[in-house]
Amino acid sequence: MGRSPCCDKVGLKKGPWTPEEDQKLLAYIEEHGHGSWRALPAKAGLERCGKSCRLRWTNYLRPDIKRGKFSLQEEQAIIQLHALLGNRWSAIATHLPKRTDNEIKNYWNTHLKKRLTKMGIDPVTHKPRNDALVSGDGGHSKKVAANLSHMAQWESARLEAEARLVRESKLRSSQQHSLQIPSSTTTFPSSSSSSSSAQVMIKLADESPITTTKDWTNNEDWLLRSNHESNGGGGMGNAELESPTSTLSFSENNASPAIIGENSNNNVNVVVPMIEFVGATSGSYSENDGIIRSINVKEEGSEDHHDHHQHEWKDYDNNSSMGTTFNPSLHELTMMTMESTWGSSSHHHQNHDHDDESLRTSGSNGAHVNVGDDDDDDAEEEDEELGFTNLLLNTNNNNNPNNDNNELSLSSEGGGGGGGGGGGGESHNNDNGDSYEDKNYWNSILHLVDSSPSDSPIF
DNA sequence: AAACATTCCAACCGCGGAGTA
DNA sequence: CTACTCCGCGGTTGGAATGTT
Repeated sequence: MGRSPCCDKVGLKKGPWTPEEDQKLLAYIEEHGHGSWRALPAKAGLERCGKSCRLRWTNYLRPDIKRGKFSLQEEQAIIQLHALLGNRWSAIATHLPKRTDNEIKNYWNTHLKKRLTKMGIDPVTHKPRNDALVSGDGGHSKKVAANLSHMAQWESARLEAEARLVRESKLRSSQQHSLQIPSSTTTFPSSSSSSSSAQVMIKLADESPITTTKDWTNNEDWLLRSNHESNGGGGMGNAELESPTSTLSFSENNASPAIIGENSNNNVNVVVPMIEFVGATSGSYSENDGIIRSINVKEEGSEDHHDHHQHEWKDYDNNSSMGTTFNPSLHELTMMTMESTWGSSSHHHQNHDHDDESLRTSGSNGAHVNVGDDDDDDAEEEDEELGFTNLLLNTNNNNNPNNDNNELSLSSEGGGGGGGGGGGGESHNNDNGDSYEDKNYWNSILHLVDSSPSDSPIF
């Protein structure tokens, strides 16, 4: 409710901090902790408001802040997390533990946003922009769009998984469910959304003319239908969307952990974000690669429901300790999407085979995405742009060090070399829905969100 | 070398949630 | 239930630094 009286009081200094002020603040906090920020300035002998002190501390003086240039891995993390979380800088910052939200925000606004825009990607929606799709530039934009279509594709994957989530929850079976990935194909005459990316899934359903061809059994078309119907009604307020929208609004603190399980083939059935209305969950994960395998759901009202907020978490990273602070809901989302996407080729209803596994665990054959520890700082400097586009598009030959045309690499012309452009751009991507590009893109996200902020080997 | 443009980022502003009396 | 404070967050700004003409 009430707003802080703020710092308009006379006598309080504003503007840049002097070294003396910094020293005072540091000394005080080191000795006493910050305590009440409001009371701090007087105690520390500073003529500043508490807010200003807090800001100075959290954004600059805090000892655990990493300053300086963002690494490629950090860039990737920001972009990918932004795609998932939108402008929730503090949430993003939790995954880049030594960076402040302010710094990330600044970096996004000054660097990454422009870069995405330049690439024809709407930095808000992380989808190819319409103008890029329709501009008459001799097909270049078309290629770009085609190559970027995976961005939209994973939005679709999210939608589908989301829809499944709700559907399953609505079934309210008291038995454990073993959910399976539907196969699907999706086309993307996607429009941009004005929503923040954190709401992309919802808004995408609201606004995007996405056509989804689904073969999931009994899949009512509720998602698309309801969303289109709700267009005039104020976005996501539609009751029919209550579950997915509210659930997947990335309420990080409230979201229950991902549901983990494993089938006999070590293959993923599905991963669905756990939501409060669903109830308790149980499961396990693979010891081998730390990948969530499947999901068990116990409905609310079953014998375990009293415990449905207290899932025991196993860290997916074998090297990490329990109870790390990575974001479950984000992880869930990522997994959900990954599996939905990867599992979308036609053979994936029941028996996923080795392909998924090999692709998921490393993405190491061919396509190359740096998401792990990478000491190659020099290359990082040189490949800043390229690395980014590689991450996004991950063209087939992106190990080629000569592929240094950012725009072109983005459009696969480096890899496709003209003729391959069209094919590489358009044909390889959406048709079967499980291209390497997508997998590696998601793999990278998974790694990012899997890594606990404190333990991350990346940063 | 000067003028101008652009980039960068620390800091500010205002809002809203949480907690509490 | 209301009113209030505190705090954190995201958006924005202003000026220094850097680049370009």
